[in-house]
Amino acid sequence: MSRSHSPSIRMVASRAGVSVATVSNVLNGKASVSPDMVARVNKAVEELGYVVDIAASRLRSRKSLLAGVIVPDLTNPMFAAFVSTLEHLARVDGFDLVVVSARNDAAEEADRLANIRAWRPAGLIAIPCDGAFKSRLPAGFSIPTVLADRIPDHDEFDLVAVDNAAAAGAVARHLDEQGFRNCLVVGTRLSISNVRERWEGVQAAARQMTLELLEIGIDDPVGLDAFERRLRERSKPQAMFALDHGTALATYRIVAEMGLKVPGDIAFASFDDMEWMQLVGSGVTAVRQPVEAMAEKAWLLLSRRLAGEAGEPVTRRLRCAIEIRGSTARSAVSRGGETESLKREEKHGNQ
Amino acid sequence: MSRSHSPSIRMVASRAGVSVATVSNVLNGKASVSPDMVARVNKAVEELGYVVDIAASRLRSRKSLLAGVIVPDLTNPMFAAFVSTLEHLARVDGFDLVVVSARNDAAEEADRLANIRAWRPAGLIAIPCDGAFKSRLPAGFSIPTVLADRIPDHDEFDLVAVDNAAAAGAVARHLDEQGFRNCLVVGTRLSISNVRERWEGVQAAARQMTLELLEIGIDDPVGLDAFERRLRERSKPQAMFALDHGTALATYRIVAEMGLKVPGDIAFASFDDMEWMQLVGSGVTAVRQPVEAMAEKAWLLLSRRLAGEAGEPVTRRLRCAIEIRGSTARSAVSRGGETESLKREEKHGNQ
DNA sequence: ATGAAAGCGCTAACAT
DNA sequence: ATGTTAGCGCTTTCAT
Repeated sequence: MSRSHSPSIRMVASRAGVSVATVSNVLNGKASVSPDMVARVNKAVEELGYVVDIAASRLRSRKSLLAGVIVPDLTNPMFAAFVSTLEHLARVDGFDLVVVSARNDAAEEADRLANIRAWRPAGLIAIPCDGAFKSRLPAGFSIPTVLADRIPDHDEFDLVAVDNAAAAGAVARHLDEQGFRNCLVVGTRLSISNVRERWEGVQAAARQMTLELLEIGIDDPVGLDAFERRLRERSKPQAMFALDHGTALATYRIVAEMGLKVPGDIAFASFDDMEWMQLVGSGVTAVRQPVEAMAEKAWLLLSRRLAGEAGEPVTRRLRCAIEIRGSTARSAVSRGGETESLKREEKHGNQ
Repeated sequence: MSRSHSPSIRMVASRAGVSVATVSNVLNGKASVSPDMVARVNKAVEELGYVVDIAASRLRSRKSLLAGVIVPDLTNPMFAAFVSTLEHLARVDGFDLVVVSARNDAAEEADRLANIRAWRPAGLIAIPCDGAFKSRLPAGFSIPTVLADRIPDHDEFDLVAVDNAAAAGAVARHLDEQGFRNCLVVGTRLSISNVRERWEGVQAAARQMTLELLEIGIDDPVGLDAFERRLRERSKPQAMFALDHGTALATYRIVAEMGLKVPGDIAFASFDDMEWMQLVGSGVTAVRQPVEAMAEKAWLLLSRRLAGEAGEPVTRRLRCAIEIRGSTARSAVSRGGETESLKREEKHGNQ
């Protein structure tokens, strides 16, 4: 079945003609070892291609350089970037990461959460599927945890997220100032804090503009269908605001299928700035989220807890930037392919 | 530092008033245990929130339900989808995955490869950074391994990839038939097998069309600069073919910045079909790769090896589909926003 | 400076 | 059917 085992510390010891304790000391730079021993041990390690067994090491030393990461969906570019950044930071600090995806399924999240404990990670960084995160934690859960991006309905963990309401409000204000009189806001589900906060931000910021909300779920054919019917059967809104990447994609596709011109027939803005948004038509106005900064903050918060820092859970809000592009231009002279892009930093948020 | 330890099997045993062996037997469904014992053990497990320590379990049983996965870059949507699919398949088979990214860096790949061994995974699935994969394997590497997507300069491992040459050739033939007389082919580096094979496929298939190749690297400002100079300083090609997602994005951006109309001024095709390619202009003609199928095949191949299947390394090539869209239309009546999409399955490849 | 030996949490032999 | 015990690979006292 499995081929010859990997070399153990004992094989290294016998090859180097020393005790296993000495090998361990050399490997971990502990205690005082004579240069001669160090050389012999390193030679044996080299020749055998020895690598320590992390599991055995942790078992005995009772200290783990492992952190768990759970995200709702690895194929979401936002989360992929988050994990990628995290992975790099972790490595720099000597940590390994066990990464799991809940695949947008609360039940699967609960399952993974239970499973991840089997690895005895020192800490956990989680982007919850929805607000009911706590209810999916296994009984007796006691791993130092930092939540990111989505906010649960309780506050027992450190938390880092973006300033959704302020950024979404800035977009709404922009649309308002451009003179659009009504706006269809499209999100997945209000049970996701990001969507809820963005919607609330829009409501608080809109002045002249009347608002309408549509929840279409995540990759849900029924939701998409309702969306399309809404656009076809009732009077078209002057503007649309998609509250995340998935809905932005869906919205743009429907708009294209209906043959509507952006911004000539309808204006369009998105929360989440993806690369393609600079390329379509005259560009899509979008909120750019500081994903890397969020990952850095999350890792920092976790590091502190692992270093023993006590105290109440903290919440950090990160500021977003708004990219104003052609899709929300007031006068609709669509000069195909040309990008009139004007970058504006909105100042808002605490942090 | 770390809070109260997670409960051990001994605590479960004492709480249930049984021996640790019985607890282990209940947990693993081994041997014969009376219903009474099962109930008592499960109750104690529940109350304590006990989860087995995978590391200790593997240490003793000498069998590991862990597989390693290494990809060049997690933020590449192709690889993210690959990992996500893999993760699901692994879970179904009871496996955990330790996922690492090389961040497009050969040195980092070597580092991760060495590090991943510390986990003693039963098997490994790797998408190599480039052809010199073998040179980055640690001495004494003996983990059953399946390579995917990119082909190394040796053949000691099972391998699954797409039929690059055939698919790229089909695109070249299409461009040729559309009447374009010259084509600028843009790739990252020929040292990546995908790029090389696609370029060879194009060369083999083009008839009337003259070809020119440009290697621009991965996120390399110098390469981008050279690319832009090429377009500005010499006569524009009638068509361009980007050999992967990154170069497609770069190409499309430069085209937009130069104010060129697609396909009016220049035709454009891409290897890798991303969601936005249906949305820009009249759509981008693209090769759609079977990423999920590739992940499935890779997992299947690995499973077989883990089950003890011997024999020579096998290579599997998966067929791609071509999506013909407006960006390669012969007559350039660019009706902004309207998508004239015509799906065509190209039959080619073995497997 | 080096080594012998105990023991981390668990499973697999082997008793009973 | 259940319990006792050895030992997986490692680190850490504690002797020497």
